[in-house]
Amino acid sequence: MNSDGLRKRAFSNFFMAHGRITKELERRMSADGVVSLEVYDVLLALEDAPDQRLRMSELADKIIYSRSGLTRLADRLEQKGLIRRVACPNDRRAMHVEITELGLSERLRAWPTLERGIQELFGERISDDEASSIELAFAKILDPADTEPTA
Amino acid sequence: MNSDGLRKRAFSNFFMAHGRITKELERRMSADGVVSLEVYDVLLALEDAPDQRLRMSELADKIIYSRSGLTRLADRLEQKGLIRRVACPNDRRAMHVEITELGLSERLRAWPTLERGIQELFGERISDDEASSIELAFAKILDPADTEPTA
DNA sequence: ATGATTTAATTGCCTTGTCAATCATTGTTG
DNA sequence: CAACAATGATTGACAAGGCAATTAAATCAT
Repeated sequence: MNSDGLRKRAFSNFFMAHGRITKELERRMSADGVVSLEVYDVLLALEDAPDQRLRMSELADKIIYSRSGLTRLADRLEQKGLIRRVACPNDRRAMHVEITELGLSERLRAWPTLERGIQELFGERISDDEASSIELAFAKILDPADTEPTA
Repeated sequence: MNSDGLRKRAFSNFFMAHGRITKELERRMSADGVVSLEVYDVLLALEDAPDQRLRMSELADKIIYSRSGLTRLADRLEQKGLIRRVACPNDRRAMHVEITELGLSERLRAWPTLERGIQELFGERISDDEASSIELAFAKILDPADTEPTA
């Protein structure tokens, strides 16, 4: 089957492009003195969440981090004043993480760099049709999230 | 402009999909007791290189690693017998990295897991047309590699 | 040829992320 | 309600990668 080779080439390009783009976006964001891509993701996840807050475990899942990794990341972000941990009233084991005013403004301040980067490295190099295909195809890839139908 | 929003959604899906797929592929490869994705990339890069060897710096560029990072990675892979460092005859500063017999066989042994993963997590969820679009679009994204036309 | 500059790789030190173990709290069940 | 398992988050120990400094060799200029 030939379409199998096609898919492998597509996959390979997809992966390589991710590596290159990530590296360059990080470089630009660092050069512009704004938060890193990873921190941006955290802040945006919180901003988009209901009440602008999430539990540690919810946030970890959303950004694909281990629980312990997020504990450390949250430590750093809290120290920088970008987020705040607040005790969860109904479950005294859990912690809510909220975005602070500073977090909101830093997220916003990083956006122009990121937007320009996305545009230059990705958006302006593809056609409208390709953008549509990519949006839909990767939405399907993400959708069911049935990574292992073990049963 | 609406196609701008389209591109941002496309980009977002593309990035999220990469994260999910990478995580799951790593999980599967580890579970099957084969080399990690990153090691796979190194071995494949060497296998595809002329004479199955590359300089350290060439390899670092190819897999998007820092020089020092690659030194460490090469240390580990050499210790496991997957690669071999050999002095470069014309330039006594440089090192060639070669893939060993064991490296070749381990790369090959990892392929079925990776192939199945690519198929299940990516290939079988998209249409032929989408695969074509993705292949071509990301090829264009990769192509000029003019990440910063600083002049 | 000899000294200055550049290039290739490595090393020291630091940051970051993960796994396994732990602590605290909640839910479950006899 | 008392023991026990399950859940949420954190901590310790460790592996891995990056930056800046270092070593060694090649290249260039005089």
